[in-house]
Amino acid sequence: MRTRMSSETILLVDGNNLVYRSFFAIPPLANREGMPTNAIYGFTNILRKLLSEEVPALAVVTFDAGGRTFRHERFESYKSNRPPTPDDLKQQFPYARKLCDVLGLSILERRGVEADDLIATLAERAVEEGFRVLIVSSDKDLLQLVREGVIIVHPAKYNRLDTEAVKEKFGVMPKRIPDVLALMGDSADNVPGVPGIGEKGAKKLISEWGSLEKLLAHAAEVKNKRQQEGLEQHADQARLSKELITLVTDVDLEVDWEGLRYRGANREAAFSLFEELGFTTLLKDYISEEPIDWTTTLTAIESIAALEAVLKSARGRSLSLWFDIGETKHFDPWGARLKGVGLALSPGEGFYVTSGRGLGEEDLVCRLEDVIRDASVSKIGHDLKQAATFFAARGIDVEGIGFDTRIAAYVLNPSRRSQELNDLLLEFLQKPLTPESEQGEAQGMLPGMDSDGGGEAAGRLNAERAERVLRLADKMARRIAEEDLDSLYRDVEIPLISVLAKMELGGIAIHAEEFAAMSEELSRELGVLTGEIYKLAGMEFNINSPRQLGEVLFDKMNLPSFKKTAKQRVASTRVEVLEELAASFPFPRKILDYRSLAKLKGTYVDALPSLVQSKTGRIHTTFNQTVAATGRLSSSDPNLQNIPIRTELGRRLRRAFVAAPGHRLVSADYSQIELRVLAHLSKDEALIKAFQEEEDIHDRTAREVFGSDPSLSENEKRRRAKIVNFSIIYGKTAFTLSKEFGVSTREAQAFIDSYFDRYPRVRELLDEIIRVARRTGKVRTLFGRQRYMPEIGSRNRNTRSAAERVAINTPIQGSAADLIKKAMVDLSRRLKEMSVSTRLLLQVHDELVLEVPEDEVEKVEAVVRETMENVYPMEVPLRVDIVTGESWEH
DNA sequence: CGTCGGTCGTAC
DNA sequence: GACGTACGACCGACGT
Repeated sequence: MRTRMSSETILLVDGNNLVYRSFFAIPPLANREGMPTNAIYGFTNILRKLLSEEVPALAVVTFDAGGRTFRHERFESYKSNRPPTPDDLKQQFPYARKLCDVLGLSILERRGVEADDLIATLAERAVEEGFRVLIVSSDKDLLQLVREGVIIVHPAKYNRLDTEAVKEKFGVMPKRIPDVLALMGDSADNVPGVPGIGEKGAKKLISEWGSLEKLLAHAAEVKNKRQQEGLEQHADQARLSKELITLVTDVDLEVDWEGLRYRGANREAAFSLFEELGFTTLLKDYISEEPIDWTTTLTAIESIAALEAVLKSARGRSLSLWFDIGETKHFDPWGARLKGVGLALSPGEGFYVTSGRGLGEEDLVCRLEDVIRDASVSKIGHDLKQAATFFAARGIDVEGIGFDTRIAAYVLNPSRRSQELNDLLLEFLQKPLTPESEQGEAQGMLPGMDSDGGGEAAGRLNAERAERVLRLADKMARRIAEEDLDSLYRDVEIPLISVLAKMELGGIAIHAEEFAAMSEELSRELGVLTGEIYKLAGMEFNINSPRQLGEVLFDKMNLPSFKKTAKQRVASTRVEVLEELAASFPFPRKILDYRSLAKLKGTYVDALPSLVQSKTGRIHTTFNQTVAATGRLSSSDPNLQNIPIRTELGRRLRRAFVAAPGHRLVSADYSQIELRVLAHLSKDEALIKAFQEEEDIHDRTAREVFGSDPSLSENEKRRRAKIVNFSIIYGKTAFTLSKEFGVSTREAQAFIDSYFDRYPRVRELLDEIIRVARRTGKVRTLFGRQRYMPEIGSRNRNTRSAAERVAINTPIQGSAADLIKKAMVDLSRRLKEMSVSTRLLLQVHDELVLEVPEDEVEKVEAVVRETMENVYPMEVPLRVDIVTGESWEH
């Protein structure tokens, strides 16, 4: 055996196997032209992973080149029961070869020789040459090649199988694998095997007897009668099977090892291939550009003069800021401490100020004030709303927000799990932050050497973060432009940041005494209910525990239970179930009453007063701008977007949200905004006409869908029409609709059909949305906001249907979100221009709540209506209902 | 004593 | 299996 200087790795990839596997493992995908790409996509991912993790010196991919092989000569029906290769897969093979080429792997294929035999031969020769051989395939047959220096990697499991692992898995040495498989047979290749012997039997027999030949010679001694008969009657078949399965290691090949060297990707070719295939997320890795110079100097600012100098040089420029506000839990703008600031004006240069030594925190805030207020300094940051509320709480309004990397990440992909800086750096720049442990070392410090090393490292980290945010913003800005998100980002989301910051800081007042009174009343009522429930149940238990409640209801009291799903130990006790039981028994009604009161008390009545800010005497929510996948805002700590309204108690709760003295709360609601969006997007004539004529849309649908039904009251028709209208928006099925109406699925389907008959363009719109989602992998809203739909092509029907409902709902819900967000930005500007003291307080998806001085009410109502109704030119008018009062009760 | 998934319920 | 988007209370299992 010749030996190489250092043992280099040669990667042998079973191309056919990987492409096939990917085709069936990955849901359908297509490029712009509609060509299927899923198999190539999977193949690409595996190859990229292998190349980056194994870094092979040589890399070869083998393919079947067609033609009859010696196996067909030996056995006429070899592979004859294989279903024909699907067309969608066939089309992808030429691209698999192109892919290998652009990624820098060599291709080996030979007509009349199977890819497996090519791998076997190459493996044999490579070992002789002294290479370490890494074979990639999920095909069991190839396991026979494993030996010293040859291991197999499974493309999906990514586990490495060496001799030991094969022995453990099959109970025999790798070279006996053909013997085992010969007994088992292989239905995929139509290799017959021996009837009566399966996987278990085959492994056992071969490990007992050592080989197929020895086993056949001693067939008579096999204990198991069925196996014995099988062996005796099908001995030839077994020998043939083994011959078919045994790989050929002496294919006549001229191997030019140097020609098989892994060449690395041809970046330009890879870029254009991936562009053609529509693998947009991979493109960034193949953009031909100068390598980025990451060297960055991080400079401590240790005097006020130095700070002033840096800030002064920021005038008229972009300034990246990282605020080190040491808070992890709920952010409190008043209580937060600014530990330090990182600053960057250009790539490669970061500065940091640490509050404390010499420069107090208040002093630092004070020095920053001018720049924060200066609209000519374009501020770049990661979560600037947090910074804006921090400064606003200190009387400093942020002007000139230029770029926010968190929001950019959200606009590019609103479903992304992490918006952490480091994850964005990895994704967009392929370069994470310097680990903290290394922060000090750049300055030649050793850990523990400098007594203030920790503070110093934190400061340096702040500077580095600011510098990286600057680079990241540049990259993300280009992506935003490429993906046509520029207007949404610059005209809506960025200006919205300071609008939301002011709303959060403003907060809303509550009537504390009323809350206290409600709490007491609820306590009393809950006490009574609890007693009654225990009495009826004949025992005490935790009513709040669905599990204990289920046991009491269905086991102890033996009330009829409906469904107990596989993993549920106790049947469901949700409202629908209890409602139904309440018709026949008194107990469930008590539980329902208890639940609604307990919920109201625990979630709202008791929770909210404790959240009043001592500094302002008001409740300050946080509006999350980067959470909801459709583009909506969300509200938390506390959530003021789910305050009850439907029940009498709920309304009472809203009455306890009050205007400040001398003010009114003005609530402006978009009327039917989602259905109007639906009309606009679909351009359905009947729907548009209904809105243009200011008709009640539910009445209209009632007439259209249920018009001729004499068995239904007008009220019931409207109620149902309302449900049908919403069903469309949510992609509800006939099944759920039928449940709600108490009719058959067939009847429910008839309503839906009838709806689509009356509003035909709506059906066309929904179909079009799904088509586009399949083709492009994403859906878009009115303002171009996008959401990726990775599951739209799933082979699992439930997964796919769910994705289709999401695809339908997102453009509708998301467009409504676009509209109200823009209205908030516009309104905020108008109010500022008017120099009024009115403040926006809340947004609840289709509603804006403002606090208005009494003498501004009339003027503000008009401006609010005007702004909201004219926020964007639509095919239908937008209408706003305004209610003004002392409280938030409509 | 925290974390986390499940269930339930509130809003639009 | 069957209605989209959120947030949060509570329970109970599990890990420290």
